[in-house]
Amino acid sequence: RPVQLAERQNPHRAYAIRVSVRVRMAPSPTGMLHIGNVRTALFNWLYARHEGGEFKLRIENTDTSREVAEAVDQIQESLRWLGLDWDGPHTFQLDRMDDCREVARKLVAEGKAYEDEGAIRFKMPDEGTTGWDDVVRGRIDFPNEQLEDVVLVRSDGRPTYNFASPMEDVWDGITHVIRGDDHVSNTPKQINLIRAVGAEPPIYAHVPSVFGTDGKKLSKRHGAVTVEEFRSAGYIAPALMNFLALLGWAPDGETTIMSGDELVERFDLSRVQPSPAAFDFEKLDWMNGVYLRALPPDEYAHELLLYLGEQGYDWDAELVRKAAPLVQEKIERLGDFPAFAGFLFQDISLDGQQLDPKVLSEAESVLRDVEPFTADRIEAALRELAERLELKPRDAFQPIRIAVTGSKVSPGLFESLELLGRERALERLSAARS
RNA sequence: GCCCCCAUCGACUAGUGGCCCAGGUCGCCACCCUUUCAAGGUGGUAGCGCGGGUUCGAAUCCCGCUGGGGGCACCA
Repeated sequence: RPVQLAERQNPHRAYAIRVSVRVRMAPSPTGMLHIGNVRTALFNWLYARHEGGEFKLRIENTDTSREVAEAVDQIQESLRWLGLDWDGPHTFQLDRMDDCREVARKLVAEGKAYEDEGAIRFKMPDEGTTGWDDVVRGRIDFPNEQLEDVVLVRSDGRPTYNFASPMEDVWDGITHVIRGDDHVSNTPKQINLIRAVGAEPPIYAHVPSVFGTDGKKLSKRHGAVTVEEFRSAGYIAPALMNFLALLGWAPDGETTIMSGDELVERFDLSRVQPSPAAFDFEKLDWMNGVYLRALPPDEYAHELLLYLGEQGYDWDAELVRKAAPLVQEKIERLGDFPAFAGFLFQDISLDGQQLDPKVLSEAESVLRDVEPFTADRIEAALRELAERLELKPRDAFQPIRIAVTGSKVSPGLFESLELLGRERALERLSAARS
């Protein structure tokens, strides 16, 4: 075997091969993935991929009463969309309940645990300290007297999270537990449990939580919080991944835009910030715009079409494709497309806006004769019109824009007119005068 | 209340004793470009929470304070 060969040749090299990294993400199936948990999952994934290790998905469904039917599928769908692929099949904590109970019985037999009103409790040491070197926080020590005897198995026979989770980490050969910092105070208990079964605790890395810009834990009132919400708002996966990676981590002081490959290449767990990070929606918007603009035009159109389909729009695909280049430079989220370019696909409303009728009627007669009805010809004709009326371009074009698009803000006027077509353009100009 | 942790511009961060009267990015402001809005270009705004030490020298090390967070379940 290669490992044995390497071992003989170079003991250090063999060591490096043997301790290949294995991490896990362990969500409970209680609903959609919260963006904070996704960020934790991303750090796990980046670390695993950077180290050439494995990233496992374990569903912690011990508490069946809180389980949401769709959640397991939704979690996987969210991870897949973001590009966080896991290794091997996902596992369920519930499948190991018998193993847990057996360990509990053994611990009782060894005098390391005891029965208490039908439940089984683990006997924590009551002197000294339990500590570990946290990859992101450094040394943490807890006085053992603070550690209560945790319940291993409830009186109804169901193992608890604080028992099942560390046991599974041992059984799965998890080398690094990268999780939210709300687990910091569980860690000494889990370390003692793991040692009690004769295993070596993994390396721990507790990543800070994600706040809203107001310094409070990120929640609904800040805006989107689940991956699905970000997706349906029109953020694209690479942008969200890039943004999330930079939430509590930075490779240096300069770099901001990084592809998935680059993130994997540069990710360093020990550089993760120990303090909480605020989620800046405006920066995400900017970054999403950067990614959207960088897409090749055909890919952009493809993404847009895909997005509109998911959102239930049945707009003409050919027209969407033609409209795509007009908006690519202008919108930051695909979700802005319907409001920005919807005038091409549906009727507009002018809400009784008063527009200069002279400009409109002149434009109408000019556009009637433009041949062919293309952006450059339209532009030439309208510029000539503006000059003839002695109007500044913006003063001449703005009423036309509003009449035709229903908005003061739109894609380029001439291209918009071309896509709209002569007939509909004339209709709208005429309608705006009455 | 008890235990654990955290602290650089409004936000994300770089910075690990001299390269920092603190750098990058978002935001914000101004100007340029311009058919609107964006994009792009140029410039600008703004920060080491406070108080003590240590040191020739501290954003960087130590102590205290203040502020913030997490945990203290037969939830995960």
